[in-house]
Amino acid sequence: MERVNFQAIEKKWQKKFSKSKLSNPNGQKYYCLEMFPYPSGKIHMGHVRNYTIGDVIARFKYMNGYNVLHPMGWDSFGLPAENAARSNKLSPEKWTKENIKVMKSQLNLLGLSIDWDLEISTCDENYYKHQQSLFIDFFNAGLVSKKETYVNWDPVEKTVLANEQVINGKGWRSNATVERKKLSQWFFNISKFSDELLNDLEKLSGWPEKVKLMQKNWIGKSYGCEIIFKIHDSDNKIKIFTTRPDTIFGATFIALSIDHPLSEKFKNTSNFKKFKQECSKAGTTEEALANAEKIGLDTGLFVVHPFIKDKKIPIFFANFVLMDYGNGAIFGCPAHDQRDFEFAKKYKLEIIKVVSKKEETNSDKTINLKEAYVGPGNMINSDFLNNYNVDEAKKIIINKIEELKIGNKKTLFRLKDWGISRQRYWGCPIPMIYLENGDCVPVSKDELPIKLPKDINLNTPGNPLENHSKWKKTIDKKTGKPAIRETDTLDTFVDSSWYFLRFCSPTFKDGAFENKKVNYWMPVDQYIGGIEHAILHLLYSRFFMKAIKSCNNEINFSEPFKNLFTQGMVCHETYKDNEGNWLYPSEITKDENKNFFKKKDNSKVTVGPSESMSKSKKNTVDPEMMIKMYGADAVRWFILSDSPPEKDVQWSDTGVVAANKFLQRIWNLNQNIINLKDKKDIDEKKKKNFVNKIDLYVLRITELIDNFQFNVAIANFYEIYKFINNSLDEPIDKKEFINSLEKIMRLMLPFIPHLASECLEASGFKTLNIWPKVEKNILDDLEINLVIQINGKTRGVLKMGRNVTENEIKKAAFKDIKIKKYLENKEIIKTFYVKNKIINYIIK
RNA sequence: GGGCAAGUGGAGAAAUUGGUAAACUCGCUAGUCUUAGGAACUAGUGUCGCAAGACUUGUCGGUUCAAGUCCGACCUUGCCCA
Repeated sequence: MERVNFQAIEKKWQKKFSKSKLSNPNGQKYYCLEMFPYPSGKIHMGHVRNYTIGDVIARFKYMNGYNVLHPMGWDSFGLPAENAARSNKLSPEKWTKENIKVMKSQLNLLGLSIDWDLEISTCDENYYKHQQSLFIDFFNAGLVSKKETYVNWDPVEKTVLANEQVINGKGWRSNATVERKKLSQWFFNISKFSDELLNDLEKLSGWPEKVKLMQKNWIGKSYGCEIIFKIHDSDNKIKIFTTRPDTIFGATFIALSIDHPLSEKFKNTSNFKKFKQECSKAGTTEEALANAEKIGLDTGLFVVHPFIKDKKIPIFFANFVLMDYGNGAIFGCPAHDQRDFEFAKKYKLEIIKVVSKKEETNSDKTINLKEAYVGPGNMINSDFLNNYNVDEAKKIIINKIEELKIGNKKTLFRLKDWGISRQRYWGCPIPMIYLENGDCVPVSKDELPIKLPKDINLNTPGNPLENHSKWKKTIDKKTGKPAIRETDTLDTFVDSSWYFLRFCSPTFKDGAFENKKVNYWMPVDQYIGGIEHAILHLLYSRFFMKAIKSCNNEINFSEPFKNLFTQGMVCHETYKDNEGNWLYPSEITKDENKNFFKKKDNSKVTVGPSESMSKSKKNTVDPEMMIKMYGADAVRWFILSDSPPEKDVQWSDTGVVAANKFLQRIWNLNQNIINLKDKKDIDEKKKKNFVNKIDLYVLRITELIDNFQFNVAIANFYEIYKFINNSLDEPIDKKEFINSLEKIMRLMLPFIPHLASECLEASGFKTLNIWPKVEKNILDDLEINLVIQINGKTRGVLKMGRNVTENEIKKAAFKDIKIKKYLENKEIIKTFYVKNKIINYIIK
C-alpha cells in the first residue's frame, strides 16, 4: 500500500483553506474565538491544543450551516518585548513583528480555518488608537480615576514591579529589596460595576460553574456594617467595618492597619518604626499576611464600647488588617474569629463568648474555648441580643447602630478598582495631559493616536517615556499652552479586554467598532482558552462590555462571552542530567530497559514527574518539529485523543506515532474501498444493519462534538474504522461502502481537515463542507443488546429487536443455555424491566 | 482554615447520566510475514482460579431490584480563596 505524503497533502489543502472562509450568508451567526496569543517567539503545544479545539468547533459549526466568524490576532504589547530588546538590541516593535511572522506561519501549518483578513495586533497604532479613544470615553463617563496607591517599587530599576516580578521580596532583575511606595496611579472604576458583575454571572449558563464561582469569590460581596468607636479621653473616632456586628458584645480589642490615619501620631516613635519594619518583612500580599504570625503593637489608647457602660477596649496596630479592606480597622472578637482568637491569646486579651451552639448546656457556655467558634447559634452575654440567633441578632444590632447614629449597614466588595498604570515603554500610551494649572485632561480625540516614540533608550533605569527628551512635552490644543503628557502606559490586560469587538470590524476607521457589526456578531458564541484567565482577563472583559454599553446606548448586549470553555494544560515528563540541569526531551534517548540517557555523552538522566510544559523546566516539545515528523493532522488528532479537553493532557511521542499510523490506515481504507470490486450477491439485511450502524455513529459523534467530548469521538472513529474494515468482505455493495466512507470522512474533517478533504476528493466528492444528515428513526431498526440480570447479577445478554415485550424476553431467556440454568425450577417473584436496556428477575 | 473539583487496570482514559465497569489508545505478551524493524497483520492482556465461577471503580457505611454514578463520614491529590 502506498504511503501517504502528509506534508504534500497538507501543503495542498492549506493553500485552499487560506482562500476559503467559513461563511454561510444565510446561516445563523456563530462567533468562535480562541484567546489570542502573546507573540513570544514560537507557538507551543498549549497553543496547538487551544487552536485545534477552536478549529474543530468552527469547522463543525460551519459544516452545519452556521455563518462562522473565526478570527485571530496578537496580544502584542508587554514586558517580554522590552526585555528582549535589551538583550538582543532589537527594538520591541521589530522583535514583536518578527515573532508574529514566525508564529503566524506556524499556525498555518496546523491547517486552521482562521480568517486572516481579520487579523489585528494590539501594538498596532490602528488598534491602540481606538483603545485611547475608549479610555477617553470612560474618563468622560467617570469610569477612570487617579488615586494614590501602594506599589512594589524597585529602587535600582526605578520602576514599579508586578506582583509576580517580586521574588522573595526582591526585584526579579535587580535583586534589590522591593519597597512599598505610594504612587499616584490610574484606575478603571471596575468596582462601580461590582453588583452587576456579580449578578450577571447568573446569566452565563454557558460558563463552567468553577469559573463563575471563582469570579464570585473574587468579587467577594459581604454584608455587614460600619461602627464608629469613640476614643477614650479624646474627641477622635475610629470607624471600623465588620461582617459580624452581632458579636459586638464579645469585642475585646480594636485592630488597625499600620497605614491607618491614626498611625500619624506614632510614625516617628521607635516602637512603631520597628513594628512597621517587622510587618513588611512578611510581605504585603494577602496570602503572605494570612500565613504570617499575627503580630500587634499596643497603642496604649482605648475606645469606649458603644453598648457596655464604662467598658474600655484597647487599640492595637496589627499586621493582619489591610488598609484597603473596609476602613483599615476592625474590632476583634476572639471567641468567634480564629484570627482574633490567636491574637488575643498572644497578647493575653479577654475572650468573651457571645454565641452558643444550640445543643450546648449552661455549663458548656463557661468552658474555656480551644479555638474560635464561627458557626451558628444563639446569643449569650449580649444584653438585648441574648437568645436571638446570629442572623436575627445581626438585624437587630444594625438597626440599633443606625438608630443611635453610630454607624451604618454596609455592603462591602473585595473587588478593588483596576490599577491600569504601568511605568513601561511597550504599552498603549494613556491619552492624558497635565496642564500648567495642574489640571489633568484628556487629549482631544482628533490627536489620536498618541504614538509611542521610536527613539528610546531602554538601558537606563526608570520609565523610558519619562526619560525621553522630547516626547512628553506637548501643547494643549484648547489653550495653546504647553502641557506634559502622561508617561504611564496601560496594563496589557486593557488591550485584551475589547479585542473581540474589534474583530467584528477590524478595519473600521471611525471608532473602536461598528455598532451594527458588533450587534450582529457579538456576543462570542464560543470562547476557548486557558483556565489561568478565569478571573482577571474574563472579569476585565466583562467590565469593558458593561462600561462600553454605558457609554454607547446602541449596544444591545452586556456580556461578551456566551459560552466559555477552559482547556487543560499540556504536560510532559521532566528530565535532569546528573549535574541537575534540566534537559529537553529531544536531548535524551531511551534504551530497551527504559533507562534514559543524555544523547550527547550517554550519561544517565533522572526522570521527573509530568508537569505543565514550561521553558524553565525544558519539558517542551516543539510543535513545528512534530508537524514535520508526523504531519499536522496527526498532531491535531493526538492532542485531542488522549484526554478530555478540559483536563490536562500528557504529551506522548508514542501517542502521536499511533495517530500517524491510524491516519495512514484511514487512507488505506479509503483506497481499498475505491478499488473495491462490485459484488453480486447482496444480503439486504446485512446491508441494512451496516448502514444503520454507520448512521448511529454519525448521530453519536455529532453529539460528542457538541459536548466537547473529542477524546470519546476519536475513540469512536477507531471503532468505526475496525467496523468498516471488517465488513469489506461482507455481501454489501460497493456503493454503501462509498456512502459510509463519505459520511465518516465528513465527520473527521473538523479533526483532520487535510486528510479528510483529500480522501473525499479522491472518492469523487466535490462539496466537502457538509455535515452528514441522518434520519433519527434509524434507531428503531437497530437491534439492541438486552441485559438479563438475575437477582441483580448479569447472567447474559440477548440480541433483540427494539421494544420487545417482557414475555418475548422471557421466552428468549429460557432458550438461552447460559441464562436458562439460573431460571429453571425457580419462582420469579418480581421483574424489573427497563425498555431496551435491562431486565432483572428476582427469584427465590 | 473555607470553598470547589477529582480519585476507575501497568499508563492515558470510557461508561448512553442509576442499568453489561474497563470502550478506545499506549504499553506489555505470544504468533505470522520479513535480510531487518521504532513496519504491517492476528490473538491475548483488571485480580484470584485449570475451570465453573468469585471478586473489583480511594476507605467505611447507607439508600435501591440494581451504585463508578445518589446520600453520610473519612483519607489522598489538585485548584481557587483566605
